[in-house]
Amino acid sequence: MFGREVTTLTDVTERATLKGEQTRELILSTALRLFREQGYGKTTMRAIATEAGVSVGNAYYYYSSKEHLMQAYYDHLQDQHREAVASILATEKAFVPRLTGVLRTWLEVAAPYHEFAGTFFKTAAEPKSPLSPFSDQSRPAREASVEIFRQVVDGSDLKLPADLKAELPELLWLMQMGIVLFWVHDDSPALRRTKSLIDRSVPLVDRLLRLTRLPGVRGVVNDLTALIRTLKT
Amino acid sequence: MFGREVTTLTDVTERATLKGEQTRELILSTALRLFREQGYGKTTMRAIATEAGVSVGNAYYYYSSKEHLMQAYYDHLQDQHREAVASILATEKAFVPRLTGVLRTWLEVAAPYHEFAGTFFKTAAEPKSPLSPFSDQSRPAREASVEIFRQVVDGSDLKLPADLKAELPELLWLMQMGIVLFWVHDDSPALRRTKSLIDRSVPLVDRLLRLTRLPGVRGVVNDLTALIRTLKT
DNA sequence: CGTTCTACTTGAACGTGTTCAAAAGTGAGG
DNA sequence: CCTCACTTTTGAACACGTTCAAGTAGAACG
Repeated sequence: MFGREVTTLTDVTERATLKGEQTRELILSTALRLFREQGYGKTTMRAIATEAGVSVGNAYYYYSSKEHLMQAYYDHLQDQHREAVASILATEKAFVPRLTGVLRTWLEVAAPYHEFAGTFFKTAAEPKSPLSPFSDQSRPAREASVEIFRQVVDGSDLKLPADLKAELPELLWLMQMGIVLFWVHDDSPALRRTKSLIDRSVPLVDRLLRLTRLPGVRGVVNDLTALIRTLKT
Repeated sequence: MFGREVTTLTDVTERATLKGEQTRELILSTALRLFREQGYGKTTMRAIATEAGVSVGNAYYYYSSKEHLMQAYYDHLQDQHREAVASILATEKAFVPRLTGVLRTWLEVAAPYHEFAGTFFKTAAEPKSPLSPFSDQSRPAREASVEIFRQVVDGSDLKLPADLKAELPELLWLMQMGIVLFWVHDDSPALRRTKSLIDRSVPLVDRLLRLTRLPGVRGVVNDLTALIRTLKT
């Protein structure tokens, strides 16, 4: 159902029984509902188990920690975003509205979870955590996310030197991380500030990218992409 | 002793008794030692209390949570950085080595704590946490940090338009946040990767700043500073 | 049908951060 | 020296994430 299979303590085999799968999803959906209703911090594992009609231990049989339940939510959100973005990618070809649309769609999809998103980022910030956006374990989710931005770039009217074009999707992903960071801290009504950030920063990015044609700018950009490539390995 | 006074549950009056101050510092120094020796996660409040020869409750009388003990450490680190950086600011006037020196000094000062810095960032990432670098409560520490970068800019040979020069210290602070984020995830020997990031990104920033003289670039920069000013309020 | 193997489920118990009512100290005023 | 109000200190108790030894259920095999 959700994008990434969350690995459990016992490394469940691929062909789990039907009943097991049902229990797994029952626990997950109950957890997500309680997270939404009362926030992550106030939702206890005991409450999730009771509400789902199972024992605490059973919840841990399927999800090795409370954080993994949140991870499952994040995967869920990613999938929703991917779906919601398809129509924009299919129709809108101009770079600025194309990127703006993708970013604002994320905002819409994630809106219901804004309140406890802080908790997610809290655990995601820890380097050792599998939830960290930079960790090995979240690589599939990260690559799926970068892939969206690759489509944004490739399907747009942008004309760019090949090396920059190759790095751009990951840079845009990084930009989105920054926006999410801003979003998490944004408590303005209707997320006005984050929306404003998106609407104003995207044209700026666009203009910056077009500037790379200037000879003086070109050198700096080359060094920048070289630096990024070095650091990635 | 340390930069910021950590507020306690009972909002201790300014003139606390001598004995009280001693207990407070005993608890803090014991905590920091144990954090260093065994990491943040493995250090229990009970262990801190026992090692300091007081009761658990007493530790909570002075520091309202385990995180606040970490906050106290962070203030300590900031002060150390400020001191360590003074000689560079006094002597080195060229922008690139001046900024590089400040950033690398931070790395040196923070090195002993690299291992449990992840935990600090974990809690710092939560928006509601007073430890968040964007929170009101950490404003004094943040401003002190930005102030260092203001000195870096003002005392250097950089020639810049006034509006950009005014925003630059905060941008450099943001840059440092990014470097710290990288550092937290960096497990290369002797922090080679983070050092490389500093040594290569600073000249890049320098070149970028000098590019602002180009007419085409100037407009983008103006919009960028305008955007930042908007978002700050 | 009985046996056995595996997937699943249970809930008591543990460790740790945190709270709090009560005890112990401290010192100024009488 | 006593009293009273204050700060400081105590440690038992609580809540919650997590673990684990023990149990149940159902399928596969003889």
